[in-house]
Amino acid sequence: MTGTLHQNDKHPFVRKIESIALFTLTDDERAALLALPLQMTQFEAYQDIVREGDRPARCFAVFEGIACTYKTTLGGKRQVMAYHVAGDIPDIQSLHLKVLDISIGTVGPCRVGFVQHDAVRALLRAFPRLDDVLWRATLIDAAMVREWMLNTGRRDAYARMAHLFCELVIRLGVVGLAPDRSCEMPMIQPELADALGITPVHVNRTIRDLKEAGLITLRSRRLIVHDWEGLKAAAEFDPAYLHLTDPDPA
Amino acid sequence: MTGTLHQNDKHPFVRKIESIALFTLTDDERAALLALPLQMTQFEAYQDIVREGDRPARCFAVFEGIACTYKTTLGGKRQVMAYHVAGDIPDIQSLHLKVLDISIGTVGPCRVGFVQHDAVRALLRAFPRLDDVLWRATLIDAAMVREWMLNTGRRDAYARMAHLFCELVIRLGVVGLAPDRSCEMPMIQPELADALGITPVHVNRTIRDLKEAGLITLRSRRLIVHDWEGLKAAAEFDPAYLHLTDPDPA
DNA sequence: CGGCATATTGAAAGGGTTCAAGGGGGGTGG
DNA sequence: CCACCCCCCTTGAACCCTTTCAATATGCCG
Repeated sequence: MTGTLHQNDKHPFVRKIESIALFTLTDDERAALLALPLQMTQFEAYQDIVREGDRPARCFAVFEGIACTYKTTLGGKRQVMAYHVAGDIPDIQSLHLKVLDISIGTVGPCRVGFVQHDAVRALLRAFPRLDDVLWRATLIDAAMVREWMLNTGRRDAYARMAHLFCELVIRLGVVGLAPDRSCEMPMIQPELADALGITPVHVNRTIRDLKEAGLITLRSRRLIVHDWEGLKAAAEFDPAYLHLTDPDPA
Repeated sequence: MTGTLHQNDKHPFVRKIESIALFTLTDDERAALLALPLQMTQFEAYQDIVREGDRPARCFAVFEGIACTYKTTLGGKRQVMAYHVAGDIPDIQSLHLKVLDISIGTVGPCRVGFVQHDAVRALLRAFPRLDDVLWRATLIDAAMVREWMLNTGRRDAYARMAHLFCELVIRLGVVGLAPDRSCEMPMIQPELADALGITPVHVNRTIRDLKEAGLITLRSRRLIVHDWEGLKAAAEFDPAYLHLTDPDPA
């Protein structure tokens, strides 16, 4: 996004940071980021990475696959409130808030890298400009939840679903995973139901409607958008809330 | 909350900060907070303080009354996603994100104090520990939105309404505005509808049900909780997400 | 070629909406 | 001090989006 292309830009960490920062990273800053000691871990589908109530001493970044933030009702009903793609650091908040108010789990298979809080704190002390970038990343995550809130509160199932697909295609596009507005989409229908606040059965019918409207194809975990403008219109989608430098990266 | 009682603790700013900080403020820190140059402004009910798309050069704190964060659909439907009470600083995010993705308006009459970003930045540079407090305040705001999201997505109107009342009573309790679990509640029914993602008519019927269950009284903008345990149970309310030091301050 | 998870569809029920009309309550002016 | 009026609240009835329950189909993997 910003700056010139070094080969290290392939690193999701750096890619994400550069897409958010309001300045170009110095070589030192980039090197320090890449030097963070990571404990890479592979998760299977539908495993929790961290859980509500945890008091983590580390946070993690997604390298491959998709994770989701969710909360559950005492009655066991689940609400997904964000998806996390390569480069995202979903629980930076644990740096400042001791106990987690959310759980983060995988959707499909997922590779993540854990970093000790101490290492992050040392990095931020050494490179204060990165602190601002983390702020921005966190605030953008919060903005996304707010847009989801508007979505669940004030749009019908059809528009909600369309909105989710729009966001996904855009965000995966940022990290190069949605060429031609088509992407891998590991979520099964009950999973989408939890994200949209509707039932699995209704997810099915809504997807059918979107297909019949000629907006998308969805088969074998692959989403293809046929009519981007139509999908955006159905969703009333405006990417402003994503705070992107390039609002249409696919 | 934390620390001993100085007379300055009456200042909502300080009160809120102390309820969030993990340490006791030094006299210098407290003095610096109180020395922030404020431009006090009185708003009437249903006015916007800031609007989506704005690029503010200042942020503001609520001193009296209640404000709310909301977004609107292109079709004009409104979703309220947070209420702000005395001591809250709803738009600190504008320090880091140039353009606002939300609007913040008043509910009843409301007195707020504006502070220039530069003044805040200078304060944080001089007292780095306060930076951590602001982080925590912001993250707690985000946690509240997530709980609201669970609420809207996965609970029925009855539980949602109960949950909102629980949160209000607790949060107003923190700043001393809900003795005996009773408080002023300036929101009219259509306003509550926008916060819960339902229609005004249904708000009315839901309030009636809560009254008939003997949980609350609500008349002339005054909410009285008769059966706190019952209300919490109806809402499945767990105050953990508020990250309070005292989880039951009313 | 099973077998199990996921997707699909039908029919009936329900929570919430919509439209429409009637009933307070409190502030203002006479 | 009372009357009037403007909001706001309250209630009824029909409708609709979404849920629920239940059954069938499809696809993938060993």
